[in-house]
Amino acid sequence: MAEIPTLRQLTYFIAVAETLSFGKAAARCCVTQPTLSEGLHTLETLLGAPLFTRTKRTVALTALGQELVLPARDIVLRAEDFVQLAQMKRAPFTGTLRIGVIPTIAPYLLPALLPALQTQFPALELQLKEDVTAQLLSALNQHLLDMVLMAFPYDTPGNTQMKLWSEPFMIAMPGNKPLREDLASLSDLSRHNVMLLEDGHCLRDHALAACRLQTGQQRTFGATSLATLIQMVQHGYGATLLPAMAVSHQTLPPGVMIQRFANPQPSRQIGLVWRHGHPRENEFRTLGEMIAKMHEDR
Amino acid sequence: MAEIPTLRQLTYFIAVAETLSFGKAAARCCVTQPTLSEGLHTLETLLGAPLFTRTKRTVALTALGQELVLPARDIVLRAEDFVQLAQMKRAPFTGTLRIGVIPTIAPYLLPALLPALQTQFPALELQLKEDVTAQLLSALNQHLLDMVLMAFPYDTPGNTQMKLWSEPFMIAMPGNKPLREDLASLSDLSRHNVMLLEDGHCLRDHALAACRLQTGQQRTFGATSLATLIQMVQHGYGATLLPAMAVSHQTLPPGVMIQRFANPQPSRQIGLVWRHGHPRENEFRTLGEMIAKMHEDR
DNA sequence: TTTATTAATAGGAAAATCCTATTTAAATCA
DNA sequence: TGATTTAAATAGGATTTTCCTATTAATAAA
Repeated sequence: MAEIPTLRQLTYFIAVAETLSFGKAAARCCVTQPTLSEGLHTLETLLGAPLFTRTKRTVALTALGQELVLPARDIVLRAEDFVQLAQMKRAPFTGTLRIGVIPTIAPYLLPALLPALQTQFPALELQLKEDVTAQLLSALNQHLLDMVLMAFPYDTPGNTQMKLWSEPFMIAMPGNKPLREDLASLSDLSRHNVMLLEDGHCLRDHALAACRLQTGQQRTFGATSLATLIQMVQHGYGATLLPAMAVSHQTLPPGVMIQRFANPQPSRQIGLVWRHGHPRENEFRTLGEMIAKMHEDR
Repeated sequence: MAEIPTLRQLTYFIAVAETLSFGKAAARCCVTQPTLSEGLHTLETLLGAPLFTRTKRTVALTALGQELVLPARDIVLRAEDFVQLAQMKRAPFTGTLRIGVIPTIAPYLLPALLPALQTQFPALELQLKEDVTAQLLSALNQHLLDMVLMAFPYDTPGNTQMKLWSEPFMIAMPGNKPLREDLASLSDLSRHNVMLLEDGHCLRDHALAACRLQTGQQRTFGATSLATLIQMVQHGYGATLLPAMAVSHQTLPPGVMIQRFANPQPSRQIGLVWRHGHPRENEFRTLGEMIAKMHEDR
């Protein structure tokens, strides 16, 4: 039987590799610095070569350390997955599920979704995090989240996508009645001063792409939420593109008029993303089907 | 930070799952039975559910245990690989390499190969195991071997094949001169009583396939080595098919005559096999190239 | 030069791992 | 049926590992 390292040692190794500081790494691992120091030392002894070059002041990975970080992380993450897998097999839809949701979905979908999920799976504790897609995917790949509810198209290498439904964009413009009967074409947009969310929101990119707009063509205003954008439309600053969700779930204020696009309607897709081979993959698919069904029955 | 199991605990789990006995598993893990018993208990407590059903007399996996054996084994094997990977990166071609070789290759190739490897890589310790292909591949997939030197075609799911060279078969028959000048065709074989190795040797199957012989067409004699077969040819019992290796590296006794086949010559391939993603994959390829080169220069 | 920061070391406490000895329960055998 | 054998659980204690606090050593910054 071969001599193998401890998961603890590997955890220390990863923490130092990521923080490049024994002190910070120790704090992250919830141990003191000497403890971590010694743990790493025994690991290096086991491997027969140093993983770091210490110069009393700074820490850097050796070539060997560099090559071993990813394999080490892989092992530790699999061990964490193992517990989740057991939990899932033992009792599906129990325990904690950490879900990330983007800001242009969260306020419209969650109010209906959360109570429904609580009813269906009372033993499932949901931890929600709202942020822009890039941040959520980063957290997902660091195993800080289990699943992300987001909009597509979006490249998510190493992850599994589950598209749930397609959501058309609509124009919100100043006007006296809530819904304009005639249908807009993409070229109609040029007649408006189109305002969008600030950079980083995928809705901005999706709207630009779906409506084939140029980046410089509209003024951003650095709007941080759809609610703000709608306020600005109401006050006559211009028009904006809203996803169907925001139109149907929010009582639009007077002075804002909605116009649909003629087919083919520009749209984004709503869906889920999780890490390939996540132990709770089966649950995620079921949840996805539930969410899609709920949206269909809305 | 999530609570994760110990590699030790996972090792215990795997051992019991494979032996279905706490005692035997403890022996394999080099601990006493109570130690293993307690380790498993804490693992089951961590997971929140039993992995085994104990009936005081027999042990069986629960449904949960069944589902977790493979993931557990995967984690432990990766941890073992981690050490080998470090060893390899730190100092390639050092340490122990466990190689399996089939009996119809070993005696002809190893006498030249081993000294050459020792010269080239003095720090590399080779552990050799000679057995039939099925046994070697089984050991390979249990991580008891790192690499197998064998003959193809052979299906090796989950493993990487590296073909090195193609080796023609020749006929060995009773006769007064060592080499017959004219070339044989496959149909000439029917004029001989063809003897082959006993079942289990891939040479038997390869010769049958390459020469398009029927199974019942020849008498086996349960020969366990090529040397025995050659002896039988010498004593006039019939003919046999020999790989080129056996002809060139062994001084054939008087009374045995070799005849080559006309093109296309029936043949087998010699090559290496290792587990997909083995940490020392790079070394294996280099070794393979060395072996091929040595064979070419023979 | 002094101060602040960071990792290594020393020494001891706490926890875990592991052992021997024993108990318990079931299957086998007389 | 009762005795014996077999195999896992439990008890209690030794050993080892892990971890902590306190201190030292070394470097960079002030």
